Amino acid sequence: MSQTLQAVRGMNDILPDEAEFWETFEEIVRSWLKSYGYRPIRLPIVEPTPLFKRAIGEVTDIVEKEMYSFIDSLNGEALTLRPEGTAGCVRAAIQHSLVAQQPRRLYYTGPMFRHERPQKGRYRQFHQVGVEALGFAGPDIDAEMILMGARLWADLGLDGIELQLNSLGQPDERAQHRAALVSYFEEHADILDEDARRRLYTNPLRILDSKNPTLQAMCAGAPKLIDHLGTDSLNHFEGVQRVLRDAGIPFTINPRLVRGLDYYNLTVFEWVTDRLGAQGTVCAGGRFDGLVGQLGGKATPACGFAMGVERLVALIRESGGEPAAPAPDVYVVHQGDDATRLAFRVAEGLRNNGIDVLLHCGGGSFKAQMKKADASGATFAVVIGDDEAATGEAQLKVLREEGVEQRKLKVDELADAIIGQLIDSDEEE
RNA sequence: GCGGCAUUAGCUCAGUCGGUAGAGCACUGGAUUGUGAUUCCAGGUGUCACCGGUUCGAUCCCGGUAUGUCGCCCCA
Repeated sequence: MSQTLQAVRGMNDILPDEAEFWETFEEIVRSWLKSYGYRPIRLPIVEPTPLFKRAIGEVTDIVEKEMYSFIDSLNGEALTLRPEGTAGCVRAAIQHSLVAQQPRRLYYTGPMFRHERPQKGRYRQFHQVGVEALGFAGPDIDAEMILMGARLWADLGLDGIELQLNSLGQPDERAQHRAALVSYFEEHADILDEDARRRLYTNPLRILDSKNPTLQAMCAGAPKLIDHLGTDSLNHFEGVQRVLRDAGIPFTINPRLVRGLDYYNLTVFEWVTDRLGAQGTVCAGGRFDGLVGQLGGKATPACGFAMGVERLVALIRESGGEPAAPAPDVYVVHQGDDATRLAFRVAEGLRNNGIDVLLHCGGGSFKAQMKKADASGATFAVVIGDDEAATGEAQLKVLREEGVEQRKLKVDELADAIIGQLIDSDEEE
């Protein structure tokens, strides 16, 4: 295998079996979104680099080392393959004044790009379904988004996906807590390990996740963010939880849940499974009230979440979901010039009646063609040879039942006969 | 980006204590003239991931690269 002919590392071809599985997934997702009043928006895959730097945060891993950024050699613009969807969605909302008159519920799907080391459930080109509600201030929209998740897992036949919830408060509250946390860790600098020292000023919250037992004991006494939340933040958080309790959605409050992107505030949540190894988050999101203003729009509250398509599809597979291989209704077998001409007419005529037809192409003996007909999974074979072509007839053969004689029919009668039998067999099931 | 493990026919894998390789499935053709599935027969299955080193000789040993995978980091 020539190395120059390989897909870029971490960017996958989705082959037909897999792609069909994705399409059924996407159909379920679209009808689910529609049932909550979300409308599609299609956004560019490439955006100006500064958009992501401003939205995601200069010091995040994504911006510092994971973005596919380049200079457009034709005009010198700094461009980036989108590493996430929210920034572009907000940019579009501002550019087109989408929230000037009214709030909006929007969704988008498509590829995102992050230069990380590939692993199961983590790819350099991966796909998300992103859902954003712009212009809603209260905890009701947060709660509705979480309820949406629960419904989708049910629609997809998934269970065992657990909800984790936290509140990040407002930026000033978060900053206070962070300062308290850093000074707490500085007091215990003697027991910090190398990893913790590195994170102390870059990502002190992550020290709380340390697997080092001596650190864990120390972390138990660390300042808690929830103690730095003001009344408004606490009320908002409680408002979300009340709806979840009313709806009977179990959740765990995880004080260590911080999202990787700077723009989040107040409610953040993740849906997590333990069946996918290290990449267990299948859906995550939260509130980002500051982002629209930060990107130059009029201050607009907002909330959103994103799902990882690869991860969800893998989880459905893991749960035993298998795609039903789609089969045509009819496979048309033909041999001889006149027969081929009639076969085209027959195939198109059947399709006019809504029947799925695979017309044999590529010649070969009747035997070889019948093998293909069988392998296609078709319910019927329609066989046309010179004899049939001469009389305007075709043989209709039932492929998947024993003891049914094939019948010779006028080509005009084929569609009715096939539809009639398809309906009969549907009723038997 | 760091560490462990892996890479043999289209697919799933076996194997050679270093002498250039097999199985099953799949595929193709045949078992009387124009008919599939089961059965029988026949047949290609391959730079043993790539590049280099050691050796008379490497698919096997060593090094590097690529890709995958598991974990870390991080995240959907």
